[in-house]
Amino acid sequence: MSTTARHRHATSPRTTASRARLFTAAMDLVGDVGPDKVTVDEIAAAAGVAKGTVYYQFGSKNELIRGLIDHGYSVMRDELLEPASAPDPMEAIEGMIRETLDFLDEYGSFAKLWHSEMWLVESPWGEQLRQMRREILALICQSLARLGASRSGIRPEVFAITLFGATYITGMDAKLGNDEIPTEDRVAALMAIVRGYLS
Amino acid sequence: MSTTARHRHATSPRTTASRARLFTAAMDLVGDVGPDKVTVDEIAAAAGVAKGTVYYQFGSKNELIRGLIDHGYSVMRDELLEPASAPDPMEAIEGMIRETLDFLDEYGSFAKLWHSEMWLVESPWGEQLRQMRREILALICQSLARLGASRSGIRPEVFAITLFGATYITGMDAKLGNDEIPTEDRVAALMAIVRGYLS
Amino acid sequence: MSTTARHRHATSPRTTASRARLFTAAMDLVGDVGPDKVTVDEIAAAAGVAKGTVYYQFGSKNELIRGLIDHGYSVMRDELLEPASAPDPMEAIEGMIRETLDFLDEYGSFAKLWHSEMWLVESPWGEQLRQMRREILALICQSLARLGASRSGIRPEVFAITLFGATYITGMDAKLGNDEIPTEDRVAALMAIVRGYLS
Amino acid sequence: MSTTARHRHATSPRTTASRARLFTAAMDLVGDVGPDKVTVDEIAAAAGVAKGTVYYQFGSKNELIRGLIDHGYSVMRDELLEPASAPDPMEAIEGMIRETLDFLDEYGSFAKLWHSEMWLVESPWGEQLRQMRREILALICQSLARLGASRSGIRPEVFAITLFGATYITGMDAKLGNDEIPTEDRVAALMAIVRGYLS
DNA sequence: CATGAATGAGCATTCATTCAT
DNA sequence: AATGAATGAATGCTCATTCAT
Repeated sequence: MSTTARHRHATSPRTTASRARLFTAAMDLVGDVGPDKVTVDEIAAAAGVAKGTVYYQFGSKNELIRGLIDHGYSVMRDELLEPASAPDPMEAIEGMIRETLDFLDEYGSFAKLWHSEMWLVESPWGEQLRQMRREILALICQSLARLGASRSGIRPEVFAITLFGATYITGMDAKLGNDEIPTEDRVAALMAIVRGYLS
Repeated sequence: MSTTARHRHATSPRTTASRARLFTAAMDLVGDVGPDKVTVDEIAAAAGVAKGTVYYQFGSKNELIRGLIDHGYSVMRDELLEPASAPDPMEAIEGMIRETLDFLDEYGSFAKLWHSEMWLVESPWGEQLRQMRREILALICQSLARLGASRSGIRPEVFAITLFGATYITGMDAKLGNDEIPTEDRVAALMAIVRGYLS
Repeated sequence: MSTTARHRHATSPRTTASRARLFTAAMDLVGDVGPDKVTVDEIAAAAGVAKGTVYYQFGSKNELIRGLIDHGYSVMRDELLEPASAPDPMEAIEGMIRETLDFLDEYGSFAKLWHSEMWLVESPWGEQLRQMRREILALICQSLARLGASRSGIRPEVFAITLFGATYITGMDAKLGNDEIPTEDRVAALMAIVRGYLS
Repeated sequence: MSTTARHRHATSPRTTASRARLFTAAMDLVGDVGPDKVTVDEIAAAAGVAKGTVYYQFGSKNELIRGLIDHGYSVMRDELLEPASAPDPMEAIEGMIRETLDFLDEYGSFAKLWHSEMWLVESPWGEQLRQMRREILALICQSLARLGASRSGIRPEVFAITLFGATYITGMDAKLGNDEIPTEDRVAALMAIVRGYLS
């Protein structure tokens, strides 16, 4: 309950071991079976805690999942922001693409959740996820703008969507077992489409 | 309604009116709230039939949804196959992109379902959906091959994924209310990335 | 609907092929899974007729089963009545025992139904089955009375129950796969208990 | 209700009050209407617990009934084992007969269930019930063997079935309202048939 | 902090019955 | 005489949530 300054993490004293275990377990399970088909029982069992602990720590299943989303998004934004500030705009774009592929590799469960629930009009997290999408697109847009105008007259707002989609699906594809495609090849294909945009 | 001799039914005997009504209702509802959150009661009510009719016609909720997937995929493949056979390979690609955007506009619910459940390891339709993905990628690959080799050395198999993702996300974006972007702009952005691939 | 005299069977003109097929199918299925777990669908399918035919012929599932019971009981009574009229009382008893074992061999499904539902206070056929039991016990009592009084003072009404139970369970046992016990051995054991009664 | 230190629970931790209440309620209802016609709602209501408690405690309706069977059988076997160890073999048999009649008086619901489901090839408890029958027959066989050989050459395995059936049906008969027959008369009739076996 | 027995609203599914043909 | 599509009440089961400890 104290509000004294904390140096490292914004996390509250509530970040107990149980909380962390539940987070990890929930992320894995949601990624495998989806948010509706996981049960609180399964999450608690996978985390090795009692079911009541989920409610003590998160209040509800939906809030637990909201926590997953918040955390995933904060990681993603942080990872994108760093390369975005590179002096060379082309390097910035490439850095963002690489970071996105890395992120999807590690946070695939978050990504699945994002792209499933974002389209649903009645999802408990729909609005939050659509807002996240807008912010990410805006960030991409800014980086594209630094490249200068497309010679073909394609608007950055439009191409941002295209680039985002290409990167997202390319990154998720790696999770379907297509390991034989090296990351470098994926990056090369994505950089090629950026050149296509500029040409 | 006439009772004059009929030599054949206009549709298969199983394709009764109830069946068709359920199909439409289910597609809409699944697109809005996802397969897990729709109830059979809601589907039946929306179709204007009794709940038992769902089970008489489809056997289970999962089988009804499987029917939706089968039907959606068969439409999509048919729509892609037509432009794919255009003599000019660049026109073929552009035709396929246009058809995909059109298809996503009309069958968005199918697409949401596809890209939600495809990644789940435990989905009742997961394997079916992943197989569909493989077939679509193969079709794109063939069309890319007709364009000749990429000057940058990008493999068609890799770029097929990228192009597919870009087109899918670009098409779905239109369903989030971004109507101010004309379809022509979206096509232009997608064709640009194809040129990037070739360059 | 005609009421003209019929020479052979008491069966009405309603005894169509469908009716007979349903009877046989229902008897077998009820014997295997019990009256509550068989469905009208299964019975109709096993009989090779449509479900509606069951209702056309019998009016309801319960009435179909009532028909099974009526028929089974009428056969059983007829088969018991014949040996019961033998001049020698001991031969009469032995004949009844043999006929009962034969009957149980062929009409085991009827017997299972009888001894399951007879004890249930809410069975649709409970009262009918309990009445059948009373009649059978009365018949056994009469035959026992012809043997003269038990030297041990056991009342025929009491022993009738015992003898009936012994014969019933002994006969049903043969249906559990204990074929290695010859029928003669079973008859011998049952006749022994009759001697025990008299001694 | 005291919170003083308790060194052990009087019952296993799983044997909560709810569990016991459900057991009793289920036994009564199953005996009256049979396992298929009782609903979980009725059982829960009769036990004064919520429906979910049935599933929390037993997992399914079938498992609840399996619990009933296990418990009933364990009581029956214990009650039979005691008299079976009497030094005099004839007293042992008579004691077993008396105990069986007592048991059937109190556990009639269990007995009805046993003898309904035992014969069904598709019962969820069929194999368990048939195994119980084998064990009981083996126990009777052992006691018969101690009497010495039957002078009429009847095998103990065959007579065990006969004796078991006679006792079972005689005991159940009392539950049909034939209270005018004293238990002593029933025992006398059953002991008479044992003498018939020996003679 | 944490637990787990208990809850009950909600849901998928079954199945006897009806009825238009 | 027979059919089978359609029905909807009934039922077994799930699972997020509560709460006493």
